Amino acid sequence: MGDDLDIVSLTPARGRGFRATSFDVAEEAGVSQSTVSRALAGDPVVSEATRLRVAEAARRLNYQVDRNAARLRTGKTGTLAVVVICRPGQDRKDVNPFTFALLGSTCAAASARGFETLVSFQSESFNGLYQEQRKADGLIVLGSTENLAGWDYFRERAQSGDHIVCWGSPHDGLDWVRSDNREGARLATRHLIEQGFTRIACISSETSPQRQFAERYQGYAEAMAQAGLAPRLAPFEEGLAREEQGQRAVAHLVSSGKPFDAVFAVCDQIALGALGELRARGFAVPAQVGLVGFDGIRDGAYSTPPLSTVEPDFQAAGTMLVDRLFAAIAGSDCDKRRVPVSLLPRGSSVRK
Amino acid sequence: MGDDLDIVSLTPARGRGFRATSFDVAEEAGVSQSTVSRALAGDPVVSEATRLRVAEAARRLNYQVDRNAARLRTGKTGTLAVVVICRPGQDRKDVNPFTFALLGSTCAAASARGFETLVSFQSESFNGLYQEQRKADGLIVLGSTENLAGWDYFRERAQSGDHIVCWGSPHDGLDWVRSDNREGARLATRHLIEQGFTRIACISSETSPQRQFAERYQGYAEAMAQAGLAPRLAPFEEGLAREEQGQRAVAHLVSSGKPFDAVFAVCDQIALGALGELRARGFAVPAQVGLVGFDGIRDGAYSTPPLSTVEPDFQAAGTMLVDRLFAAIAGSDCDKRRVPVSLLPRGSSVRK
DNA sequence: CTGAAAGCGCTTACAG
DNA sequence: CTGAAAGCGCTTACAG
Repeated sequence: MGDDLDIVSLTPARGRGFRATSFDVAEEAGVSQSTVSRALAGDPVVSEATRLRVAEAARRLNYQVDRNAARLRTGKTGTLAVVVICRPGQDRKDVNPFTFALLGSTCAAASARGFETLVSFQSESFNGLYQEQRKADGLIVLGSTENLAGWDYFRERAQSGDHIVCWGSPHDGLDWVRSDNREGARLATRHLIEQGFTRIACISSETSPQRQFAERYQGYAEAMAQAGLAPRLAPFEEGLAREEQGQRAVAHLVSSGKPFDAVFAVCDQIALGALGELRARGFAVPAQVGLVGFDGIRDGAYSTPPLSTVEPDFQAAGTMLVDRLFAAIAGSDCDKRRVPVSLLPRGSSVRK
Repeated sequence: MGDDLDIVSLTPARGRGFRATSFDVAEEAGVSQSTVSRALAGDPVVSEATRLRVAEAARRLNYQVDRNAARLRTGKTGTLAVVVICRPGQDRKDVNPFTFALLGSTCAAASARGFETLVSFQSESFNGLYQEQRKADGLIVLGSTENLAGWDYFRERAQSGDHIVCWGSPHDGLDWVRSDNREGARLATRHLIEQGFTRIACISSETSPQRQFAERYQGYAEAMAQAGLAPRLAPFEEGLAREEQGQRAVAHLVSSGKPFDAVFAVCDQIALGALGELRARGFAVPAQVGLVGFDGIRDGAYSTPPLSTVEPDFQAAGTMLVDRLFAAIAGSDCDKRRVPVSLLPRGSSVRK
């Protein structure tokens, strides 16, 4: 098996497949193996001269610590698991772009704290035994609220003592981080009022498992009341695609005969469906009807007119998920769970 | 430190923080530790009766194999690393939705083969020492072609012998998977010709580091030649945002004075910029000017009119990346590297 | 078919 | 400040 003719080999024993251990580095640096470990870990007890000698030897041998051995010894993984719950049968490209953005900022936040992220997309058979198999120190769960089986599974894991923080769970009993939905809805509604709209309907649902929809309706209703206006719920039907929910809600609004001059939709995809239906029915947006959505997904920027929306601070969202998880792991407190939001006024609501 | 009053403890020695090892399971099942290991690994040499007894004992003790110990022993990680190269300073929510979709299908493909995926987003300081630290058996790199420093870094890692397969590299010297760009461009161009367009310009670049842009221009030129039509390159300027590149390319087309009746843009974001500019200049799309993009990102579905595009089979893309990486790891061959594409005709090119 | 034993490559008390 | 030694929890020849 030996590759004795290998030109790049340092010594006959260190050919191409050679992988240095801390013992090899120790020999190369003329110190003990334990000193190598301390030196490379940055233990301040090691003298500067020794540290340099070890670092140099490690560099020469291309040495890297075997993380599996280190983890076995310390019991810490330096890794967080992130599970994205999808709908059964859903293509990965149809995952909500909001979820992808959140995944990206979550990985970035973990990385900023020196943690790796073990990511998986799960839709039917769930597996959250990361701590049990010592693959990760904790778990962040994101994704489709509709997949109740998934949320049930992870709630059970949390009850078994796993460290879990989530975004989008319909359940209590899972530690969560969410957008400041009430504030966002108030911002959107006040903005429409400032633009001169008064008969503002809100496309939402009182029965959706999505907590944020109820919170957004609440914020809308508060802002309306504060302005002395009557709130009006335009309910969407469960079980349809979001766009279709928006279309149908607008159809009902129109056929009700009761006039309206603006719509606040509790998510962007519903708003885009509503926008299509409004335009199909000949309403000028925003001249006749103003429209604001919620989530800040990219799709809205390309609609005609571009969709006004409320956007969470994605970076803060990732950071809060990770920090809350660290707090759960450490057994310490963490009071931040509401992600700040801001209004993105675009063409669908701004009347020049 | 002991939590002796713990009510749920099974025995005084197995309280809340207790974590069973294979030795505990062995004792519980009345076999040796090595038999536990074999039984749980599904080694067929173990008798069925023993296997059941061990499985039952493991269940009772809530035992899960410590993957770090297993990995240390076997030297295999069962993990693939996935690095998404971002632009420096780029917010994670602005990562190309195409890249996110690819990330999703890559993770899914790895998972379907029983592999975990260690995901990271890198933009400035790069780290690809996954194999060296025994964190993963190989690496898939995706992302922004523009970040040359990133691609340089990973090319160097590949030259050091790391197993790497990529999507989007401007370099040779990295094993790659790509869309069937020529075929996709031919489909788009033939489609425009079938719709009655003849003076079709292609927004592309001869100097872009993006290999796929050159391939797409080539497919366009072939289809034009085959129909006896003259190709026309509408070059975009480097260094601008994609949308702006599309806008300016259209502005130049118009101001050139030479008539055109359709545009094939080599990516959707350029196409969306072109669409905005066309409409701003009063061109009816598709009545006066037909338009097709490339990539199949979601944004195009919401434009007015919706953008026709060419979409790769994302699931196949993830599968090919993973299978090619496995082949590289195993040292075997793998000839599949071109992802099939299909035309998605939408409102921007279909004349009723 | 099963068991006793070695060893994967680290970190960390313990001793000096 | 450094070294010798134990041990993290597995898998896998080797022996029977």
